[in-house]
Amino acid sequence: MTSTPSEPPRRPLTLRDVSEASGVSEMTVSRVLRNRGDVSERTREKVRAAAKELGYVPNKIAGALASQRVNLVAVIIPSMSNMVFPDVMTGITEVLDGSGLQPVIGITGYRPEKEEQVLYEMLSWRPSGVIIAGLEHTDASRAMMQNADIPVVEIMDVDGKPIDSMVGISHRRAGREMAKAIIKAGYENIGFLGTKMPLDHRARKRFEGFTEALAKAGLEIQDKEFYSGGSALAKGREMTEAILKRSPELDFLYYSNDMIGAGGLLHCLSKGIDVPGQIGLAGFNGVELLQGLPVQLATMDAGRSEIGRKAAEIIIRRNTPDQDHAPERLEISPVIQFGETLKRRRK
Amino acid sequence: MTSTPSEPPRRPLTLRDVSEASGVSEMTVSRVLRNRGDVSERTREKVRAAAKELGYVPNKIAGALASQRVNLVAVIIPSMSNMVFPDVMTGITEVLDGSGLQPVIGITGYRPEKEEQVLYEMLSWRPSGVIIAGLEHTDASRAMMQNADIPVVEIMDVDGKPIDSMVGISHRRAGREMAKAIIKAGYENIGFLGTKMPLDHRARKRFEGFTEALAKAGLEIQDKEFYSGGSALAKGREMTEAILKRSPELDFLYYSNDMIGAGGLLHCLSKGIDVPGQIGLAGFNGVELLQGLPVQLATMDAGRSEIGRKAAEIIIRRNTPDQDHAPERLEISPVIQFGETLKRRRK
DNA sequence: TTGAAAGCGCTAACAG
DNA sequence: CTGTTAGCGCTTTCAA
Repeated sequence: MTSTPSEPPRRPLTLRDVSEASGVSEMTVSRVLRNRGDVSERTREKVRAAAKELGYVPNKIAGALASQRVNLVAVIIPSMSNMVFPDVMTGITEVLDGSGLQPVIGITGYRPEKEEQVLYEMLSWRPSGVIIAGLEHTDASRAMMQNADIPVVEIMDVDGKPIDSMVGISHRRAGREMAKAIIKAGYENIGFLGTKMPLDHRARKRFEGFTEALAKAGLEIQDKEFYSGGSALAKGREMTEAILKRSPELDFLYYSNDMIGAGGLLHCLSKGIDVPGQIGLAGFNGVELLQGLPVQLATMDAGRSEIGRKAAEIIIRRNTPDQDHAPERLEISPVIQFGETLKRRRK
Repeated sequence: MTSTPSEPPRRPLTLRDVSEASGVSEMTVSRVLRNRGDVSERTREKVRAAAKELGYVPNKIAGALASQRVNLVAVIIPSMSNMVFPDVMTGITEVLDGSGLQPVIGITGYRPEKEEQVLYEMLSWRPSGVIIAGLEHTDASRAMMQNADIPVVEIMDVDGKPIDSMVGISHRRAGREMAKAIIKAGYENIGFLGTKMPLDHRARKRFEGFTEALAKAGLEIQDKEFYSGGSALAKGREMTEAILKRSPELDFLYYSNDMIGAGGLLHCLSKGIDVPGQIGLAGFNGVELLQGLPVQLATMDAGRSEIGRKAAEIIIRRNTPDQDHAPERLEISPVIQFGETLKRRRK
């Protein structure tokens, strides 16, 4: 709202205003508005009426300073446009709703300095907890979380040493298991397609686990293709076309995410390539999108919403007095969905 | 972090700690940490060293209470999983970055009561502005925003009366223009497919504009199909199959979003239906995803990131002293992308 | 260039 | 059940 110059600059309403309007002490007004302590029904009514009438919105800044309590939970994630973090957020929100705690989201764009900055900003509001994606942080970020003396839950990944609690899957293991499934199905000439993102540690770990398991079976990746930026679906098509042109002997393509995998699948379908006969495909994440494709892409459900729920539960538990406040480490087991693009090959 | 029982409960660091560690008054420490006022280089050094050494993170709660200034901007959107709001967020973040203001995101799930609750929660932190999706709010929400006396920018939609500023497109007009383009291309038996979401006002307005323009040309929608929940892509396939089975005479399908449109397109392709010869298709939003499809779906780019940028600019301007603080109303013009699914038909 | 005092709006703790 | 007092940790304001 813009005030016309003549209006006196409106002073935000305070407890005192409600107190005066209702003829009840500030303290009692505060009690009513927070549902704390015993207040007679008559008084409550009066106070609530006055507060509503005036349109009073409490000042949590002052409240938080006085009570040393903040009902905010900092959630720090790399990206929103990812299909994966929205699911995590849904899980977090589900659990936090009704707990009195409120998630506040910060985005890092996969950049450690930005993460540090967002973290600093959020910690300066003294939240009741931090949920943060990944185990890799700058020393400064790590130190801040250590010193904050609030519950910290690192999510998505369990391959590393957490600051406090963690909930996630082992991406190394995920990569290994997918490799084993592919080998078991009889594929031998395997290509890898992924993002050119050195800072996406989870993708990197899956790749490492994948190659490791192949090596154990005496195999290695025949060809690779990486992309950055642009529409993942389109990139998936392009990369698939490119890699198959370059290495026609490939009989399996492992994609680092479902979106490029879907692009690859669409490419194969449009070229009339026999999937999974001539070539098998698999992605990663288990995104809902896949259900809409004409053929079900093999993938691995990373349990995203469960991760969100568990993380939120830990934060709540750690904020409950008289509870065990030990760090919790929780490994979720991802589940391979074979779909129709990863099937035993006839020799 | 969990303290072992023997550790004394750590008291969060305060300015005073830095003051004592550096031998400089609290006030001067505060000046250094905020880069305010003149402080000798020597003193600055000392203070910064002490702060870093201790790992001091300022308490913004106390700072905000004292200064009556909060660098937070409340951003209230219905959903994250939508493909549309991430783009808006990107625009907002781009502009806010480096302005000293920080976006804080709240999610309403398209539910007015939830919006009210999120708004109340956020306003109680006295942010420097509100960016909120849509023009439809409960009376209580509206009143809160009126009374907050901070800049409020309603985004996405301009068909209605804003509380203060607004930036968006006219969805009614968007619907009308798509109808005109379809008619002009020679299609006559038009079907509509959309979400069963009475609270998605923008989708509703597009539908209204669409039918209105058809009516003006003496046409009306021949058949409709609605969905809720599930994978939009999959629903697009299913609905398209259903509507074409029921009404084989249809020669155009207008989808209320690109995701179901893409599903419809995939269905048609897999059935060997001639698009756009036998049947034309169009979606809405201009999402990046479309670029990966084998055929380019007609759509309308709603200028999402521009909306985000403009909204953020307004918030910044309104927080700059000595600027014109009049409400701003900005209509973005959406652009039809004809793709390959909306083309003049040969008679 | 630095410091001291006052107080932001609320709640913890205690008294009645 | 209700009220009083004393801060929470900073910044504003004023004085040195």
